[in-house]
Amino acid sequence: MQVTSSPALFTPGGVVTRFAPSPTGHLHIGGARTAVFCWLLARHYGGRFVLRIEDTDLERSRQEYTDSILASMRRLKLDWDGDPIFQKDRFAVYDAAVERLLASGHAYWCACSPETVEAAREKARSEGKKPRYDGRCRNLGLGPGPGRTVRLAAPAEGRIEFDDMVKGRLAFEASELDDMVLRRADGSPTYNFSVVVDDAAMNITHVLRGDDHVNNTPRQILLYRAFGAEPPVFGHVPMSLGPDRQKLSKRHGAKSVMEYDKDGFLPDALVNYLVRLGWSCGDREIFERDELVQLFDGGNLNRSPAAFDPQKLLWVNAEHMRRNAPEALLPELLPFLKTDGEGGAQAGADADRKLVLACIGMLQGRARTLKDLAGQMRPVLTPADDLTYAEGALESLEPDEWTHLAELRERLAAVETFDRDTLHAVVQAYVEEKGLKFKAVGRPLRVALLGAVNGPDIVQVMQAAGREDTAAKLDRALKLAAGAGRIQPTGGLAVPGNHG
RNA sequence: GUCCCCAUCGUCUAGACGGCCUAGGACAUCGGCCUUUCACGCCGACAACCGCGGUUCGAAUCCGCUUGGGGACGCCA
Repeated sequence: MQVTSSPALFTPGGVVTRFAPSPTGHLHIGGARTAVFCWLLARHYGGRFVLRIEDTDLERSRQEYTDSILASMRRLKLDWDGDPIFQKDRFAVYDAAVERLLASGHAYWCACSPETVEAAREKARSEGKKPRYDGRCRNLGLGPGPGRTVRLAAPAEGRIEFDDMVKGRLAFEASELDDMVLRRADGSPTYNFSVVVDDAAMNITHVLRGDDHVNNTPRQILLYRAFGAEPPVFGHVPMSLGPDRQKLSKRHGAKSVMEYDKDGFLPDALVNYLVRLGWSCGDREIFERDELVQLFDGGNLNRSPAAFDPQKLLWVNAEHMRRNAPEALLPELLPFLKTDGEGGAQAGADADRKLVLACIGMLQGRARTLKDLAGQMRPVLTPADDLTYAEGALESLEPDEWTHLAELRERLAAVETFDRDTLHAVVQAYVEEKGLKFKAVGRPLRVALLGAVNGPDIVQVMQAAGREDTAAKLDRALKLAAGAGRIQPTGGLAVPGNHG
């Protein structure tokens, strides 16, 4: 079920969208998806994308979260136009707006305490009616005073209708709505009020937001009417659910964008995955960023909630990993090479650039995340003396395998050019000469060079590591084996560096 | 309770005009092939139109109801 966008709704170049998070937590995956949709819509139509921080709740808003949200947006490369707007800097604007509504008779002062209002609500609830404020102060002609709020004088009847970009035509009865508070007793503006004032002031043309805001929309439309302003186009994207099909939230294990960053996910992959949650383009799954901008026109948005699937995210990430050039992956990978393990520490140095790029090229198709890739690169980048072996790997090698290793060590040391073809020829010749299967030598070589029985093409590994490093790693393995008495120093085995 | 929304494989989804759908793709799962191990890749399998009525020559597609799920009912955002 979907609604195809009607081009008539859009004025090319005139589209202005916004993302308006409140800094009461990190940007999690659900919020990020909304941000992606808003950003894409603006970019597709060559319009503007505004970032507004809704920090009117002084109690819960924290600078740390604002910073984190901004960092997440940058990390996802969702660039916004102009400076971020902070609502707490705009209280004067909201005050002035309240005054206008008061003056035009669209709002009034209310002296009811939160307790009275709650009691009235409770009463309505118990009578099976919609809990709403009864408007008792509406015609009292009250003025400002301590503890007093300003409420909207909402119409008692009529229908409020609008065409939702994703849901189609929606209608609400005015009688369902009550006289909402616009200005709190402490003078701060309420959410619905500040949103409308700002969206109008910033000429927002398209409000794309979570489904949990549909019920706010008729209230906001009422406010636009009170101001005599034209409402924007609204679009409510379905909620994203956790794998457990519960609404995605912090306490339901919704991870933040920054956590995925730490886990080694590529920004483009995250954006790709997120946008496919509730949007589709035929059978396509993998999109580059610019393709998304080109393809996403606000249509084809799904109406039903979508569950987040970590496994598919992993797959999308793997796809992006392999599509990138090693040079493009390198800067993303650096932090993971640096923090993980001792051996990879100098990997970022210029001297190692070629080696690192070769490793990326060799391994990028095998890794699902940057973290994963860095882990797979580590044994290759680690000097022989620091190489660690997987539990039981050395011990698992048979005497014959050690023999092959010792022999191969000599033959490999003797090759003229240390390139893939030559190395392969040497190993292949040995295998045929002895009437072996390749795996008879592949396994011990992998253990010696990678510290594990599994890994990429071992000839490629040798070439990437280079002549010295390969020799050093073979020597070390042999030495350890001799030390543990797994190979007899006799039998004509030349084990360099072995002192018996 | 009241209001709003949603409903295709386990998951993300395709499915403009109802017939091309014995429902397609992708992730996951399970087989097999490839192979130098693992991974990749390739091939294949499993697997869905919530139910009931109606409209129609014909419905996953339109209408109604039921059921199930979600959301909202704050001087939070």
